[in-house]
Amino acid sequence: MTLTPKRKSPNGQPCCKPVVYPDVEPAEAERVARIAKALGDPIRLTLVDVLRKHAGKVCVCELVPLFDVSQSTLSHHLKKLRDAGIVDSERQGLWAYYYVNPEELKELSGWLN
Amino acid sequence: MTLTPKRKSPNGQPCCKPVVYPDVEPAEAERVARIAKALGDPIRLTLVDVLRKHAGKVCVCELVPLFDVSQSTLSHHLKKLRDAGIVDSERQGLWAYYYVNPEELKELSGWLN
DNA sequence: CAGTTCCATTGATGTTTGTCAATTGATACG
DNA sequence: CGTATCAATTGACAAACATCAATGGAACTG
Repeated sequence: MTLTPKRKSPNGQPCCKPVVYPDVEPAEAERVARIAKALGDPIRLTLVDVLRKHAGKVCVCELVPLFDVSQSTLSHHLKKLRDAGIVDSERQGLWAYYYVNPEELKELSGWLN
Repeated sequence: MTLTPKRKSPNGQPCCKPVVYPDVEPAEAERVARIAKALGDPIRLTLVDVLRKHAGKVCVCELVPLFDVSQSTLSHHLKKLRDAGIVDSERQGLWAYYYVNPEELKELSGWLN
């Protein structure tokens, strides 16, 4: 998408050179912002960090004591990460195991680079 | 920082192998989450995208018409990006020019990679 | 000086968020 | 069965957020 700026100026002088802005696709902006937003909380960011560095799936009962919040709050954060597609989970009997889905993080780092 | 998980289990069986989690530093998590949060809105993400791709400083009067929100709303978003350290601004007479501070984005991409 | 332009700030409003305590649903154990 | 455990959900609440219209302040213009 390209957007041509509408310049205004008090005396007719342009405030900058006329430019066509190579804008990010709105749909991509939406996707990347959604991922960034999900990472925009220290607890969720740390969760993703732990899951990323731990190759494999991690039980929720291991994650809860790492933080100073209630179990329901942590479950809420995990849901946000799931909704954003950043993590996935798997039920095994009584336990739930979480792991990172690298694709979504790639979308963010792809935009950054 | 390293945190040792406290495992619980109904029958004494561990739900996973005992692991020491190499956790991100809380202060770093806070910083990175702050940056991600500031990018977690489509308008702000697009703003940063425009500023990044346009090498140089861009006048606010060029940015406002790119979006479907009021001038005061855009000013509010620019302030959030400034507060997060992602962009800086410069006043020149009547106009204000914004540009990206690459350091903060590096903090995020550094964590991602 | 009076009017105009740009941009930041203020105040108001409805929405979203982070948090907890309590509950529920599912599974396992004795 | 009945009880215990894990994790998700619900309901409640204060704080933060996105938005706009209106105002303010600074700097040009004539």
